[in-house]
Amino acid sequence: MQRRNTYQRTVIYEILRGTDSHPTADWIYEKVKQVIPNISLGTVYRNLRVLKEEGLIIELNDGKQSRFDARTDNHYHFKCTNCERIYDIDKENVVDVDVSALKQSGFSVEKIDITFSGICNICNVGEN
Amino acid sequence: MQRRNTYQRTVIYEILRGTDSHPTADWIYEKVKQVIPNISLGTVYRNLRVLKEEGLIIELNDGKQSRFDARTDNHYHFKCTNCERIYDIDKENVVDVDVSALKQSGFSVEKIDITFSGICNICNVGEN
DNA sequence: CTATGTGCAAAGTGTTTGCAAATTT
DNA sequence: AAATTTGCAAACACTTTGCACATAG
Repeated sequence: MQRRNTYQRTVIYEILRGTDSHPTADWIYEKVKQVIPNISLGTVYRNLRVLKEEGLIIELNDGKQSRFDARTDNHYHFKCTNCERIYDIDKENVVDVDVSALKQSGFSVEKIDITFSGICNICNVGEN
Repeated sequence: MQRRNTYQRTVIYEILRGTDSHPTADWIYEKVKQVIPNISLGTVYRNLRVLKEEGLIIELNDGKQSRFDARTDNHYHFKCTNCERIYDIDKENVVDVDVSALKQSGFSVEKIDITFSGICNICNVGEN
């Protein structure tokens, strides 16, 4: 299937690139509506799937909702159990993963997803 | 709220303890029906929530479905992208996580969830 | 021109809930 | 006896889809 460059898809992608808040489809829908008032939620979902297939965004599993992230390099996440914010965590200096034991058992590791949870710096200082 | 020991809850818990397949609520429902034919799916969901609240089981986020696990000690998971099986991975000798950088930024880490994905040993050998 | 994408509304999927009857303590 | 739990069905929240029209290439 050969893809077209639609205005809707461009706007959705740009909105996602402009935030680091790991938004839900619905949040994105509300934002896009400010630019394209008559866009439909179905179009947002369809384009998020396309962007994901093209590797331009990733999808995060957060409970029953999906969240989306235009940052596609390998990084981890921290979810605050108080304010529910999701933070990006650079992999450097945080996690040292040794998958040799898995390899020896015959498992090929392609991806490592890590989610930390706890209380974020904002909530710890009591500003939330 | 003070809890009662119902037959339904006991059966659900024992079924979950008897598998390491990280089943969905629906899979558990089908299994419980073999013992309690007229149990309802709502009861399964309610009891899974209770068991989770009591810390007897944990809930895993796997796409849009929840999966459940009676193993509550700290361990990680491997999901095969071919057969969709989910394996338990002992934390020892696999991952060395250093959260001091997070602590210094004011984040309190309470939990670390890690999911590896790739091809499992069974699929790699071509038996699936 | 034609295949791809859109808006809309309806349908789908997994989970939760209100209620009257049943059960545990 | 009193409070919790159950079965049932309806309601829910999020996501997907069928269709006729619109649009990009």
